[in-house]
Amino acid sequence: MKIGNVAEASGLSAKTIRYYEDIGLVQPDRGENGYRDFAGADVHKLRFLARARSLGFSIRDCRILLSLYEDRSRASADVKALAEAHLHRVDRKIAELEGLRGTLRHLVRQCHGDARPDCPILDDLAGPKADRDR
Amino acid sequence: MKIGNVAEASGLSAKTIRYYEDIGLVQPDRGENGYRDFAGADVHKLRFLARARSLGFSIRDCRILLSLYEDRSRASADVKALAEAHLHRVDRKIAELEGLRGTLRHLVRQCHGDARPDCPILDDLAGPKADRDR
DNA sequence: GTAGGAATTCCAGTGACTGGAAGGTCAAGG
DNA sequence: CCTTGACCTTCCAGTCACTGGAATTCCTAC
Repeated sequence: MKIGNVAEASGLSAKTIRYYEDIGLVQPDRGENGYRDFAGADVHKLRFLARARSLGFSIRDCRILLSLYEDRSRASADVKALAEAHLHRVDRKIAELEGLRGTLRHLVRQCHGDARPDCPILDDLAGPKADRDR
Repeated sequence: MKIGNVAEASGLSAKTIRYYEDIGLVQPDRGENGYRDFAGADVHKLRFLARARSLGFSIRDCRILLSLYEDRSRASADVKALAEAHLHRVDRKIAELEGLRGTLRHLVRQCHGDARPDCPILDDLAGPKADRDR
């Protein structure tokens, strides 16, 4: 199977698949013409990677997930621990962004947004101006 | 004012401040010894940048915000538009992460997480396995 | 004179791709 | 046989916003 078909089948771009080969995630054969020749197992692996990446797992995590996937004797607890750690990262990121959002919303609401030059958003960014207004 | 003090005053690292000079965000003078010599306005600018960055604005946006800040005749609408665009990006990012979180939570909950090898998380990542179980 | 702390420059690496150039391969159509 | 166009190859550079580290110089204190 050539890279274009694999791309279509996996949802990854050909560029990305070549990159994944570069970093050792897949090892397709090569045909006589030098073209990559992907086996069914490679396609399966790439679909696995696409799904894991879409869930936000890092490449490093994906590597571990793949090795756990291929290890028939792994404990599901190992997988769960990885997923939970990732879930916590996502939780923290959401909390951080929600903090930002609150501040941004507040600032946007404060700003009248017309042609006048005074702007509470810039005033906030500039910080407390102790030497003004008095 | 030397870079170490500016770092302390602005909350940015010395490395970051040098980087900001590199990309043209500040232009401190130089003393006879070659050391950077920051004016009060520079420190103010760097504090502005630190705040804007902490709100998640990109460097590109920061550049625009700074120029708006320094343009006494700007319309607050321009600032507001920038902030709103950023707010929408944050909104979208949060929504995306919440989607991820939902899926991850579900998977983590499904997984018993013990010493046994079968794992719903890996099964999900592997996708529909049409050639099994029948 | 020597030790330390702080400053300088420059180079490389991060993560996970993405874009683009320059060139090789293959099947179909004229 | 030749061209066209779609596909494949490699390699280099760029993204974003820093961060780490090496090698060197400067200033101050003891």
